Order: sequence, then C-alpha cells, then structure tokens
Amino acid sequence: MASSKRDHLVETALTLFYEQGFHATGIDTILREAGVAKMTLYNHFKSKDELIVAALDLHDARFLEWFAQRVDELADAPRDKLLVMFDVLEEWFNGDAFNGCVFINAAAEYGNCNDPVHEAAARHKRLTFDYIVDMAKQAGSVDPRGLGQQLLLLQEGAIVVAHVLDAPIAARQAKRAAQTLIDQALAG
Amino acid sequence: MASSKRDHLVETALTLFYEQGFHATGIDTILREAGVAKMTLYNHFKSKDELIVAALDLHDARFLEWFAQRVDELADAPRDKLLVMFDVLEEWFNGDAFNGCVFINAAAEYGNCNDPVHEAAARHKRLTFDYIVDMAKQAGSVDPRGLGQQLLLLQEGAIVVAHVLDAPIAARQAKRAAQTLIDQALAG
DNA sequence: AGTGAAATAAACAGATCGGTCTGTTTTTCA
DNA sequence: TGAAAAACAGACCGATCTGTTTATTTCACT
Repeated sequence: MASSKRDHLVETALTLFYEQGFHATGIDTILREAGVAKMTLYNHFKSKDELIVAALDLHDARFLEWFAQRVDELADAPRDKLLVMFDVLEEWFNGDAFNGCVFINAAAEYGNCNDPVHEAAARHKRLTFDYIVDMAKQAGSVDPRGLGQQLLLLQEGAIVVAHVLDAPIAARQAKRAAQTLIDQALAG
Repeated sequence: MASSKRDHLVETALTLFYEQGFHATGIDTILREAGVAKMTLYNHFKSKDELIVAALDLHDARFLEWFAQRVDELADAPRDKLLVMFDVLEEWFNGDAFNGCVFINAAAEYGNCNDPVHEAAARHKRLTFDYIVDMAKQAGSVDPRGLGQQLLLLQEGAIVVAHVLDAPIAARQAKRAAQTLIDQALAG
C-alpha cells in the first residue's frame, strides 16, 4: 500500500483548499489535519503547487463521475439529461459544503493561464464541456458544440451566482433558460 | 486634498489585487508600488481587509458606470441594449488586463458569505442584476426579473469561461443565447 | 510665522510561510 | 529474519506576513 498516505494527503488537502482557499491554507495545516509528516509530502510532491494540482485532478475525475451518475439516475432520454443537469447542480448548491466551484476558485487565485494550477482548472472545464456536448449530440442537436457552449455558460453562471449571491435557486433559473435554448436548438 | 494619498493607495491596491489576487498581494508590495508609508495605510484603514473592501467598492461604482456608458454608446433601443451588453463584455475580455472578474475572484478567496469582502462582491453582483432588470423593464418584458436572472447567468458564465478557458469568444456565444432568450421573453 | 494634522522612514513584533535536513522508527516484502 | 523503502518527529532555514511603535518631517491654513 505504497500510496495510501499520499492519497490521504491529497484528500485532506482538497477538502481544506476547497473550504479555505489555496493561499489561505498552509502546508502545516494540511499536514496536521492529515496526520502526516512533512517529509512525506515532499517525497511525493516537489512543491505545494504540485499538491494543489494533484488535489484538483483528483476532484476533476471524481466530480465528473458523480455528476454524470446523478444525471443518469434522474433521466433516461438524452434530451432530458440536458435538463436534469441543472437539477443535479441544485443538489450540489444545496449541500452543506458548497463553496463555489473549486476550479473556478483555483483560476481566481492563479490567474495566469500558463500556471499549472490554472491549467488544471481549464482541463476540468474542457472535460465538462465535452460531457455536455456529448449529451447534446445524443439528444440529436445539429450543432452540439453550439448548444453545449450555451449550456456551459448557463452552468458556470449558475455556479457563480449561487456562490457569490448565496442563491442556490440560480440552478432553477438556469434550468428555465436551458429549456428555452434546448427547445430552440432541437426544434424542427 | 486630505484623501489624495488614500485614493492613490486604494487605486494601487485594486490594480495589484486584480493582477495577483488578494492573499498573494502583500501590504508591503502595495505600499512600495504606491510610494506610501505603512502608517498612512493604517491611519486610513483598520486592516488589510478594510483596504480590500475599499478597493472593491471603488471598482464597483466605476465598472458599472463604464459598462452602462459603453452600452449606451452602442445602442439606443432598450431591447438592443440587452444585447450589446455582450459586445461590451467582449471588449472587456479582449483587453490586456483582463483577469476575470475581481468580484468573483474575491468571493473565491473569501468564501464565507458573512465575510465583509464576500459581501462587497455580492453587493456588486446585486447592482449588476438591478441594472439588467432595469434594461429588461425598459425593453417591455412582462417578467423583467426573470429575464434579468437569465441574462445575468449568461453574463457571469461568459466571464468565467472567458477567464478559465482563456476564451474571450464566450461573449459571442453568450450573445447568441441571449438573443434566443430575449426573443422568447419579449414575444407576442 | 506658527500650529496642528498628515505623511514619512525605519525598526520592531510575533506569527506563519514553503521548504530542507537529520536521525529514528515503522512497514514492506523477499 | 533481514535489508530496503517509507514514514516519522522535529529542529531549522530565510523569507514574508500583518500590524505596531516611535520619532521625524512635510505641509496647509490662520
């Protein structure tokens, strides 16, 4: 079990980064919370930034998996899946731990697009986009990328509004807008 | 001219906070850049957080004024203003200094909704919403708040996508979606 | 010209930052 | 069972952090 300590460290780091932010969370805090020695961290990672990227990559895979699974549970028809996406968002917003999107937060703290942390955030959003486009394709859209772009905008907007304005209802507003856009895109 | 030093300090702080983030920008850096003594800062503000709020409030007023003015320059009819909003966004995204929305970034670093910094960010987004609702009302929408919410989602989504994915074109995609939503809302 | 407010420079405080180093203990596996 | 690998505790490093203190200088206004 060579990497169990490493995994636990990344897991703890992810939680703290999400709760408190990246710059605001010190290495020592993570180590104390994880119950791990400092040298263990620096044997697995060259720097705090590498730990951040590892934490983001972990959440990337896991979040998308959770998201797609919930969508599949709530709808069967591809067209319905495009819509229930926003119900899943609402679930997320209403969860206790909701503190915005950790990738948006990461890009906010690491604004330089060439920064590895920013790149990890961009990676996730690209995969999110791919997922939506795939659903749009299955729903029979003639321009799945175009529809996907519009729905992505609504999704990201909902996340931001829900967080900044503390308004989880943004998901439902986004769903209404999505309904209109989907109807228009799949008409005829 | 009692407050010229103070103004210059807030101005410098705003620039640096936007460029580098809030936690990542130290007091000393701001003071050096502004050419101001440390005691001058602490005579005007009780803490760094107060300086942050002052910087955000300054940008709040100024940004909304710039935004509304550009919208007025590009369109006359209220309905057109709802649309050219997204052209103005695109101008902003394509500017050299674009690094996302400083209020979204602030909320990302200060996630707690009761934090004065977060509250300042929320204040700005509420005013942005009010502005859009007002335009929707002038455009003759029967549900200006509903339309305003949807357009706000598109706007915030465009900002996030433009920043995280380094894709200023998000503004144009948002404009297309807005066109559809506006048509639907103002139909009949 | 003189007074009081405002800004200055610079040392200082105490905590924390990311990261390194050493030496010891635990775990893993052949 | 024994050697290599991994994790451990914790001291230590220099730098930086926000904020305070003190004493000096600038400057507007009467």
